[in-house]
Order: sequence, then structure tokens, then C-alpha cells
Amino acid sequence: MIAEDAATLFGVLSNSDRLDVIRALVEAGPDGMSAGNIALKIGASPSRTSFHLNALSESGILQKERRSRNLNYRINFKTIGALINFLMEDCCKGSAELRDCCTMR
Amino acid sequence: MIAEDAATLFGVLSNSDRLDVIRALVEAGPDGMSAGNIALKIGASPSRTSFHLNALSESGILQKERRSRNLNYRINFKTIGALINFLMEDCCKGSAELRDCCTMR
DNA sequence: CTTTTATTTCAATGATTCTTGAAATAATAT
DNA sequence: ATATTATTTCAAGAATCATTGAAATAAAAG
Repeated sequence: MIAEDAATLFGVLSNSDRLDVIRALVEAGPDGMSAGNIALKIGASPSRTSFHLNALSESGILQKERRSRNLNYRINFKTIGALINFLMEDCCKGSAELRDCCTMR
Repeated sequence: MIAEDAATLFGVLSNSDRLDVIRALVEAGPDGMSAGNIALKIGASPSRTSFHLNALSESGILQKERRSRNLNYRINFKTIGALINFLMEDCCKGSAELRDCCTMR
């Protein structure tokens, strides 16, 4: 991953609503959740939720799939993992000091 | 760490210049670098560099210390580590799937 | 084929962030 | 004291991002 793409992904994560969406989808498990249920869960209007869902899926953090009337979203952990790898390995050159600060080690 | 603080930190990381600063300081090692040398290294004007250094140290990603005429900056890995922990443990609830995507595991 | 449900798109507005270059501050050296 | 070096601060403007509510689209049901 190049720095510009990482910067874009960090930008997508730099919003509480979007972090709430990720949390809701992690809780929901591998089947994901519909846009409407996500909106209810995070307490935001449909259009506001849609705006954030678009940023998240545009960047590859979420994947969407239509299921009849609903649009179902689920997390794509590969993208989040790639971003963490960029930060730890690329950007911080695998720093041992940083690794020691991380619980998963 | 609460979601709002994490969102702020992600916002600080959402800029290529600032990622370049972090990379330069990781390369520089534990002694860090002066603002002027950072500006030279990342190829940005002094005031622009100062703007980004301020965002980085304000958020706790960098620490600064005056050394006579120079202001010396170095990385505070604790903050970056705490953010990675938030993302992996808090936000993604320690997801095994996410952990499997990370090289450090 | 009209209505209902689910969601997105759009335009307008407000808020935040970034860049630039000039001026201000801080420390040191002459 | 004055000049030099290092860095920040500031104001102005441009660019990007977020929110709102109304209108548009998509699918399904009556």
C-alpha cells in the first residue's frame, strides 16, 4: 500500500459515525447488516448513514450486496489489516518499540 | 481510548505529509530530528511543515523538545500503539479474521 | 400498475482542513 | 545591541468534508 492510499483510509476512519458503523458490523458477525438497521443502531438519519456507508465501501473497508429490497453491508477485514500492516511495517519499519505497545504483539 | 479520540488520531494520520514525517522520524531513530531537517526531508516549506508537526504533537503522536535554536521532534510510539489497540481490540473486538490479516499476528 | 419499503442521490449550506507568504517569536552569535 | 538562524503564528483563500431534507431510484407487494 502507498502512503496516499493509507492516508485516504485513515481519513475514512477519522469519523465517529463510521467507527460506530464498523463496531456495529463487527458485532453483527459475518452476515453483516442492512443499511436501515445500521442507521437505527448508530442513531443517524438514512441519508447521513448512506453518506458514511458510501465512504466506507468506496475505500474497501466494507463490501455491499443487494438482498432484495435491502443493501447488506459487511466488513472487509483485509483492508483494515492492510492498513495496520502499512502503519506498523511500512511507515514504522516494524519498530520493536511499537510492537511492544500493541496487545496482540 | 474512546472513539472520538481515535477518530481525531486517524484524522491526524490521514495526510501524506504527516505520514512522511512519521517515516522520517522512524528512520532518524530515537534521537529524532529538528523541524528544519524534517522540512528538508519531506520537501515542504517551514510553515507547512510546522502546521503538520503541530497536528502530530498536539495529538500525542510526536513529542517535541527545544534544543537551543532547534525544536527537536521524536515519535511517541505509545500513542500509535494505543490507536492500533483501539482499532483491533475495541472497534473490531479482537477479531481473529483481522488478526490473521496482520503480519505481526 | 399503484403503493409501500429501503436506500441513495442531490443541492444547499456550514464546518473543517490545508496552503501560502508575511510577520512574529526565540535563541544564539557577533 | 544587532544580526542571524530556526521555527512558529497569523490571515486570507481554496479545497474538502459533513449535515439536512427533499426528490429520485430500486425492489417487492397488493
